[in-house]
Amino acid sequence: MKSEPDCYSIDDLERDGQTLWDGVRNYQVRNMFRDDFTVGDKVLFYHSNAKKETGIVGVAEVVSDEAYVDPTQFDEASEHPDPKSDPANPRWLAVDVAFVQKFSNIMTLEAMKTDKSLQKLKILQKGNRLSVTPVSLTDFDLLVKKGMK
DNA sequence: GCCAACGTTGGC
DNA sequence: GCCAACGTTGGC
Repeated sequence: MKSEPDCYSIDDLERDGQTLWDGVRNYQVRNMFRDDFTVGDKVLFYHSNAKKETGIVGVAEVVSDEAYVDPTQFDEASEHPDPKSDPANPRWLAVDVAFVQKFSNIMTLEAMKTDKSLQKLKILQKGNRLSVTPVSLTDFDLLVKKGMK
């Protein structure tokens, strides 16, 4: 899962313990929240558009039983209100995510690009702009191993 | 700030 | 359904 560290970083998540992952306004990601996310799922936390280092900075975990209505879509004061979303049939969902661990060794985008064993990662594929992408168990384990070195 | 690669919107 | 215009993402 991507987040811009200026907006919400792994340090923010560590401080908060857990957070509502809101503001998703993309149908593919919403569908993943709805259909694929379950409590206990592990998440790689990725810093995008980072001033320092862009890459995977740690691990989080899904802690909501299922995706639920993202309250920010109806909040005019929020970052991404959606006036077209009908409260009787809301468009956008959110999940709760908890802090698990911070990598001692950030897996930078640069390092992942040059690692032959990680080339299947969706995040490395051209044109990928989704803020949430699936990661294979093999890649996940490998990334955690390298990140905690 | 630039720009490639999307995704969304709306006229037809 | 097509497609041009526009908006967004995100690396650099």
